[in-house]
Amino acid sequence: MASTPPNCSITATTKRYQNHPNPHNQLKNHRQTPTPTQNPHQRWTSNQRVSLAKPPLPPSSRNAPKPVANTTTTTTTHHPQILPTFPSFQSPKSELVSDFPGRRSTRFVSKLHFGRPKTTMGTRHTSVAQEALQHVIEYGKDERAIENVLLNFESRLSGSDDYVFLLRELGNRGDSKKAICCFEFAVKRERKKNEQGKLASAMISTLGRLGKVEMAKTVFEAALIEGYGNTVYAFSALISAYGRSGYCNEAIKIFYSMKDYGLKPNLVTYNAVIDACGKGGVEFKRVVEIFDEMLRNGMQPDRITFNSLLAVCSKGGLWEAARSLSSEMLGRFEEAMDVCREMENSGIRKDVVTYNALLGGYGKQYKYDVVRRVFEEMKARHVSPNLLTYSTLIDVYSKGGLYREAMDVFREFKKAGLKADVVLYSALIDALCKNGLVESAVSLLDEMTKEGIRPNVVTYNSIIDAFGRPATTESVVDDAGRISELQIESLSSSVVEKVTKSLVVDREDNQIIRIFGQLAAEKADQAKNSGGQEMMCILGVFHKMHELEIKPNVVTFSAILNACSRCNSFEEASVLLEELRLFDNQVYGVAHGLLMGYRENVWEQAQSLFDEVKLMDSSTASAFYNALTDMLWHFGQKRGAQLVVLEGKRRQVWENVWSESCIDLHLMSSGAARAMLHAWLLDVRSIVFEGHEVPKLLSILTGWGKHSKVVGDSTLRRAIEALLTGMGAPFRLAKCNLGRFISTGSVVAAWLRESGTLKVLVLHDDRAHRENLRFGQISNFQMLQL
DNA sequence: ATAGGGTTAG
Repeated sequence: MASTPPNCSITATTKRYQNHPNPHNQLKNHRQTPTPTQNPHQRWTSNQRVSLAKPPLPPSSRNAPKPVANTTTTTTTHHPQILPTFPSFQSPKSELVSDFPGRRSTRFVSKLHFGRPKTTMGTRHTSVAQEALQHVIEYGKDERAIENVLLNFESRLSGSDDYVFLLRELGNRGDSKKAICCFEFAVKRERKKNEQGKLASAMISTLGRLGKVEMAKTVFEAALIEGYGNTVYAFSALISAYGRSGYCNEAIKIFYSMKDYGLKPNLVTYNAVIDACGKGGVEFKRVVEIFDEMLRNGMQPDRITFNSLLAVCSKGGLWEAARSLSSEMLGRFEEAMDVCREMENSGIRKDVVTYNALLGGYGKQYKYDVVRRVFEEMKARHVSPNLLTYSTLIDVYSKGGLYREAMDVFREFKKAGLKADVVLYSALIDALCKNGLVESAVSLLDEMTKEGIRPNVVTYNSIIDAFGRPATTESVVDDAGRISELQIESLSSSVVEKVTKSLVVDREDNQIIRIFGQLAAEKADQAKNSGGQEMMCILGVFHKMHELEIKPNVVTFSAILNACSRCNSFEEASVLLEELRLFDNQVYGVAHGLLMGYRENVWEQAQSLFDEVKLMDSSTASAFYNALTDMLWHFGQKRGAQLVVLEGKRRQVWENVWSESCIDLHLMSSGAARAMLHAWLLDVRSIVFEGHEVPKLLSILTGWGKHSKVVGDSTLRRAIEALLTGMGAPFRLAKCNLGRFISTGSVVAAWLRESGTLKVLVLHDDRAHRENLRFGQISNFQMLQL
């Protein structure tokens, strides 16, 4: 990066944002949880120098209240209204997880809010309903006010159709609270069960679209109890709500529970459950079982069924494709072909959704020739590409480094008279970021804002993640499963000419086209991110996010922690985190505290953070632990890193990390894996010293990089190899499996008994705060407790 | 009354 983005300043932040923790709650919630120094297993301490005994807050943060001493409760304004009849609505806990109230991936969240609103065009509402809507929006500032508005309109509104319109429209505006109020108002006044049922299904569906799955469930259950929820509509709506939020198993459970209620799933129900399976990553084979059941029950699948099935085949990103490598990937291809064939046999023509799914699916599998062919076929069959088609193609081509193709698609997109939206811009911005063109990415961000397109958290996460990251030299797996470097197309002189012309013709378009040209020509080197220097720009970007009221999420946090690991120095990282505490003291206070070695002071706060992370799905949670641990490890806080991974292990963030004979590190970052390996070896050592038998064969699994975005990347394996070698540990790479280090138990036991081994196994923090040092030298007994 | 598609991290 040659210059700083707008609003970029280290000390510009004087405002305090939110969420200083409530120490009383922490004490209440975590009284049983020992702090590291209270736990006898963890009593060893560093005898290294104490350094950087800085005060808790820097001078630039003087205006902010002291985080730990602050006793204000967390914000109440964000909490949904607790409604008398729906007492179990969940309240968001903190900034980090307020969008993630349960076990689901962030993948679902950004799509939820204003994604695809259910249209109320052509519904049977009256013009009075329109008017009432305006009044509710304008004057319904609280429950009482909404009720008053509705009372005024009550006599003129005609039945549930009008109320369904109201709550749907309020839902489309993201206002689940108002929607619920209308629902309650309407359902109380309705006498007919089937009309109440209509209201309930619409309410469940609306909440599902907003990602408020807990509320949807509450409405559903209340409706069952009140006797108007026992309908195929309500069940289908709830299945869909679960699916959208990634609760696939719950969706399936609800689906199978229908017969206990004497209900028969219909086409819509099957479509909803198949869709939920696709979103939840259920195996194709399993979904086909449901599909077959549907056929057995005499249901005729329609295009939505087939499109949902297709989504099952083409789900996942590069990571998925990489994981399955050759055999499975070609399997996916076959599955998609089967679905298309079956679809044609049923006399259903592919529509734009089908084609979009195919383009995205083949694109993710790097089958660019097939992508081209499918796109041609689509147009030949007069299925008009839409915004999503172009967006998919531009993303697919950009990710593959085929910038000239991406540029051509973008031109065609403009020619079709379509207008870019936040997703398309975000895809472009991410492509730039991945190529180290953060500056161009930021200017595109500016451009979209000027065009009135509001960036979202995804847009910002891409940019934050890019700081300090060198441009990726991506490699891909081709159809035969071979790994090869991507070809960056060079720019022909005619293209240069076109680009130059478009510069004159259309200022607005040329920005994107020029950037594509730049990428294609690889002329961007001088503008590319040089890495590490402008970390503090993250503060400016973060500040801007807050100004725009875009809530950071756990991906933001992981991106920032990873960026910290790329800081040039410990000091730079600590200043960055310290400054970020002004935005969210809980999240960044923990990271900063652990980095500084204020272990005892931050551990309780860390526990409540871990509690919140525990609410997320396992891959999101492990990404968080990986990022935090890597950062600590990187800056020499190895004992702190180990505490974090052991906490993650205790909380089962990674399933079955270790047994006596085997440790599985393949889902961990290199820092997390190394910290974990030390702990495991100490555990094996204690088995030896307690006189117990060690298993005949000991294994350390690292995988071979299939979980890395870069296929075949063996960073983890190499880090572990270097660690083992450095310690003199007698593990060797297994001949038959490149992702596995093995040794016989007896050889390892002998090594563990050596006098010098303990010293290399025990980790220390480079920087330990004085509070952690009062226990002095660790005893042998304590060591055995490991 | 109930059902489908595109962007970030891992």
